[in-house]
Amino acid sequence: MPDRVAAVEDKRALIRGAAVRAFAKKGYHACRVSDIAEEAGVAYGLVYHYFGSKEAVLETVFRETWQLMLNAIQAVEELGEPAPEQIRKVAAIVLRTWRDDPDLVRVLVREVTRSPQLQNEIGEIVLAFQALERIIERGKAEGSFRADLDSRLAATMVYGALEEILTGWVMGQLPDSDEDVKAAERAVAATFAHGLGSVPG
Amino acid sequence: MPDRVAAVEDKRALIRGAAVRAFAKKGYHACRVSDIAEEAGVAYGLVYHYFGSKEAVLETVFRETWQLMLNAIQAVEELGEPAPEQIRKVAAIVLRTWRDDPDLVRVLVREVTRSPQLQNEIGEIVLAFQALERIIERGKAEGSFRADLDSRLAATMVYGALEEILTGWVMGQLPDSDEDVKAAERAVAATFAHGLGSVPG
Amino acid sequence: MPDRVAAVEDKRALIRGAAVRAFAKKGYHACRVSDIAEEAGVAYGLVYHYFGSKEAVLETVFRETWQLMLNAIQAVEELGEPAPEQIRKVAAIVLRTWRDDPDLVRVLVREVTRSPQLQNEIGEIVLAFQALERIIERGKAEGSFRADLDSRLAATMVYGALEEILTGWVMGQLPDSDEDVKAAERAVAATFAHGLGSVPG
Amino acid sequence: MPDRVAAVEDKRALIRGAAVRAFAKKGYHACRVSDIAEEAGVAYGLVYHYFGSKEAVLETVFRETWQLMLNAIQAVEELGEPAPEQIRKVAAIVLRTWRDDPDLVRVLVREVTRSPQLQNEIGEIVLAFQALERIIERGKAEGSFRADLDSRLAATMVYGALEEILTGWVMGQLPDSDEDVKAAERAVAATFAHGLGSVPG
DNA sequence: AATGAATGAGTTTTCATTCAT
DNA sequence: TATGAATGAAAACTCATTCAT
Repeated sequence: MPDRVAAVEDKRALIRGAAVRAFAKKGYHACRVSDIAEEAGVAYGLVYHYFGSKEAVLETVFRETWQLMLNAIQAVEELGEPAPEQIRKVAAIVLRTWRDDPDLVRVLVREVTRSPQLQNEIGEIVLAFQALERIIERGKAEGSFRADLDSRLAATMVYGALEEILTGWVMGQLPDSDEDVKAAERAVAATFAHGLGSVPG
Repeated sequence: MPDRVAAVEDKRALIRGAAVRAFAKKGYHACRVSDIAEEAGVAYGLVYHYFGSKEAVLETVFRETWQLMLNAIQAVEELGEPAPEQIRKVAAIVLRTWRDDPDLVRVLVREVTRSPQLQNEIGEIVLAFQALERIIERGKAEGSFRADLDSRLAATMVYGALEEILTGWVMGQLPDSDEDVKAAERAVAATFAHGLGSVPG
Repeated sequence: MPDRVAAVEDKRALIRGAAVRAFAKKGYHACRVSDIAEEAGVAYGLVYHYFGSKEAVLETVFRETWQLMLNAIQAVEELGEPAPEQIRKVAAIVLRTWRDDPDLVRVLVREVTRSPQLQNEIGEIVLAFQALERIIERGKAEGSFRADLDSRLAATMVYGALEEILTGWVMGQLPDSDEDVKAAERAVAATFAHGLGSVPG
Repeated sequence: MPDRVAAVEDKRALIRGAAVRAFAKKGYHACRVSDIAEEAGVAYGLVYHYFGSKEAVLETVFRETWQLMLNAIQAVEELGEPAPEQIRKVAAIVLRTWRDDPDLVRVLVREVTRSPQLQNEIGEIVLAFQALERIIERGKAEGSFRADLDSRLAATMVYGALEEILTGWVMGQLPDSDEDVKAAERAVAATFAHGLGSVPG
């Protein structure tokens, strides 16, 4: 029986993974259900068997992976380090995910952030944003960041900077070697440590 | 004769404007060509007469908007002011577009992801990016920005921050009164003036 | 499983046959995909499922018919009979197709002109032509045909004569009773046996 | 005034010539009215001004040029030479037209012969066929051709052979130098002189 | 669980033709 | 004469989804 369940999960995961690759390749809208099935090497009826609809596949991809990202960010928060260091670690998590699974990042970045439906239906994305906001808020409290800073706006800028770097990698417009990934991490950390900092130049 | 040409351009612009409103209202995907035509008050055949396809309408909107953006940014470049001030002015141009034409920004923000290649295909976007890069490069030369800064990466962060702020407004997650727009402009200017700055804290 | 495959082939053949009837009735141009589907008693989506496009249906009809023709002609070649007799048999094959499937011939004759490239794209037609050329070539070798004959040109004349007779039948300008078909076969055989012959008058 | 009429005729002829080239390039069906206009360098409204419809353009092309062919064939008849010689001269006329205006031949051969509407509407095409038939009939009377020959069928074969040679040239499958054209003429003449001849082998 | 044949609503797209200028 | 903007009927085509096997 457990084998049975495991087998089922395997096939589900197989299709989910194929969907990530297919969405990454052509974009969600341009991607037909049959493209997902073909990528997975199964008949497209099976996609419906496991996920019910094309949109549900995307939502599942998002929900199941964004949660991991969220957990990582919250773990950073709990260490209680200075805000700039926390920003650096968040940048590291987000950017290094690229190394681990570029296709996944491509989908998360491109499709999910801008989908009105997903935005509303899924609380997780808001939670990640709020975590970032809390970090900045605490930075202001501890004196690392300017007191007059609008935390929401600052979180938006940090998120945007990270997303655009990922996009640059996805689109092949930025170099993305291991060294480049680390350099990007340092650049983000430095820019916002000073850019949001309380005692600038 | 000039009247004739002008009339043609008017009608083209009429349809393009209608398309922006229609796309903003329902999204590109859910928007039928007949919706555009109806919004413009013309037969849908005319949309094909002027643009050739539904996708070409969207591409035109992107291309022509970015051309304006590009012109504005290049005008800023030519003033020869200090790099941080140039960044501030670019931010102002980009962000104030939201005030001037929210529907347009809504479409630009929501539909960038439509075609992964779209962004590369539209040379104007690339050129605008390069202008930003040049500004940062000049900032390094004049000593405003750190000499060890990766200009491409820095331009990416600035661009990302601006885009994400626009996204926040589009998605209704950031306040967007006139005052908020100005505050955002100042925040971006300050963050990157210091964040990229050569004599940080 | 073989049943499954066979069933699929049956359905495909069903639609192809319906297409031949529909094209013969109204002509390719005036024939809508839904006419084909209606003739076959299926939804028109199924035409796309099996053939991809309306034009592909026509191309398939051409290709598969010429494949049969080609096989028959090659079978004639392999008997190793004298060239004039081979010509006679080829004429019989081609002309009797009119009796066997007038709709098919009607479509082949009327729609050859549809796409100028069509004929070159369908390799089977080229191969059939080459078989005819080989027969004539062999006729020269065995002394049945004039040694100074241009085989390509001769094959062209034979092919043209056959096609024009079919056209005459299709257009209703030549009588086409069983007896007429046999007479035509004899006329072609005699004309080219003597016309290409090595010891004329 | 004569200038006025001449100018009108010039423009008409310009469009007709452009239509021939356009039809030759893409085939009648695939050819849009705007393609004709573009080829002529005029607005497509003008095509309607002079011809009324797309089909009327084709019919005009046919009528005005086929008449020339017909006159030439009838002139051959009137010389009263032996039938085989008349066949040779008809072949010469038809085939040499290729040299003079390949595009025109391409259109006549490909489009007109097989168009059911044109076939019915235009008597000239039948007249040419009948002239060929009369020549063969006379050949039987004078003893050049077999008495048991079906003249209609024989005319069909001759016509088909000529048409297919033209098609071969049009499609680039037969060499078409001046020398090849003459060789083809001789081949047709010889083949049918002997092939239809009264004292074969 | 797995397949892919079958459906058809809903689009996009074509293009001959009209007609105001 | 000449233009090409404007029309819209008519058709091709897409593809998510259902369901019998």
